[in-house]
Amino acid sequence: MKTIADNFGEQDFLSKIKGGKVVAKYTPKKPIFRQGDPADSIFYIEKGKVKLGVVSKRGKEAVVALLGPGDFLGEGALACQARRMSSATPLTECIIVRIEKEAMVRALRSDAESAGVFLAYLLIRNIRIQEDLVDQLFNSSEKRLARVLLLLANYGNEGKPDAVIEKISQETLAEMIGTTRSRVSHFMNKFRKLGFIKYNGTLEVHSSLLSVVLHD
Amino acid sequence: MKTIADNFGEQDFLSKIKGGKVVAKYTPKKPIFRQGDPADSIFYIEKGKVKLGVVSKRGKEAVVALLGPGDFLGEGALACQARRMSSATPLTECIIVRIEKEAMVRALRSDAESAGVFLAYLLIRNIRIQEDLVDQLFNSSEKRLARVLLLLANYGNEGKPDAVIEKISQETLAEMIGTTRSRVSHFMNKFRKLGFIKYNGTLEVHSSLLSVVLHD
DNA sequence: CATGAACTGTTCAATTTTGAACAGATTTTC
DNA sequence: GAAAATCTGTTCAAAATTGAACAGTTCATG
Repeated sequence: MKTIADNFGEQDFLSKIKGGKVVAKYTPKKPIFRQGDPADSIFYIEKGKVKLGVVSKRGKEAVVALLGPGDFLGEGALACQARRMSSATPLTECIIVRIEKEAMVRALRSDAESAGVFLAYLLIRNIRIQEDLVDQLFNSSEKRLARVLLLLANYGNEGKPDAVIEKISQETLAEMIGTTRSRVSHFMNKFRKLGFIKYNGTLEVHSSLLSVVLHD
Repeated sequence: MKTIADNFGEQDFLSKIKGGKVVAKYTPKKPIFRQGDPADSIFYIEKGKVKLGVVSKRGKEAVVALLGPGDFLGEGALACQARRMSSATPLTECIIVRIEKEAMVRALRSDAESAGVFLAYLLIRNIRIQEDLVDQLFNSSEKRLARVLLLLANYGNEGKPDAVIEKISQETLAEMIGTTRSRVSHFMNKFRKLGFIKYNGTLEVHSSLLSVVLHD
């Protein structure tokens, strides 16, 4: 099965962009950009994890995505969006490339290879968001939590069954699946009692957690 | 605010694709493709409305998107997806262009303009799905229903406040917002009693319905 | 190592949501 | 236009979810 990415190759996408590029380090909790900021650039994550969150009018918060190396942030700027629609906050120490919108547009226009790589990225991102939506439409909060844990476990872990996850608060998990913290606490303990996960500082997700997602 | 689409122009995207293209008429309820079918082509809607639905293991159904003129279907084929992840079903009589995957890839590779138009489309589609996800994470089913009705009303209606919608069953609405039909029926009547909508065959959405979505 | 801050486990009443049912209305189809 | 199929309004008990509270734990940092 050939994909766009295969056709174009994915080497040094960034090197094709000349000018308007800055690499920088970001520390946890200090926002890369905030909902409402002017959107004049896009970002590429070289290293680290970033939380994409949205705040509602009444102060409730939702996590839209967790992004990592190879992901872009703030692509909305390339479409008609003048302002950021979400806040991007590092969860770990990050190395991130900031690309001026103009430079990005120039690169996409002039270089078919870059355009292809970016297009492939968008397609995959699309699929991922759509899966999140379907999950939200179909499943109970218990299953949604199980799914998120499994996804986090396999995050950059290439299909290995079990995995250790860096600390992530129940509050954040609750925001990711659209429920309350007490609910998350409840299910986490249930999963633990059943031996699907372990945690006391680090969180270990066992592949047996799959049974929660899979079974009727 | 310049967008990619502005930079590239949007005229006759399709004419750039040579070969592997078939225009056809589709009738309501007869699927354009089904979840699980091999994904070897993508579609472009010239006219009509299409429902994108997903069926869960236990037969529950969810509507992922309603698409119309100018939208693409089955773009996942361009990424690594070998099979359709959803079913596409016309809600009205449709005119749709079927494009072989290979032809599409060729066009995107060789013609920067086409690539740009498609890229702009994907960005906007991305934003829309993300908004759906946020809506689902934040809002109660009452608000979600109100939002969907307003979106349907402005569908191709360019911001006009009030609008008439072709018939759409409560069942479908329920699938779109992830709830039960009895819930939808309940809210529809509530909205009607409050004068936000009217219906007896055709459905008329008044802009005052906005108050449901906006107010705390 | 003491203190405040942030996170977790747990409880519980109030509320929302589900799912199934049934009768009446409407639409389709033969 | 009669019969079948689909859609709507409504009800209701059972189940899931919320939101707020409070005590116990861990953390970090001065």
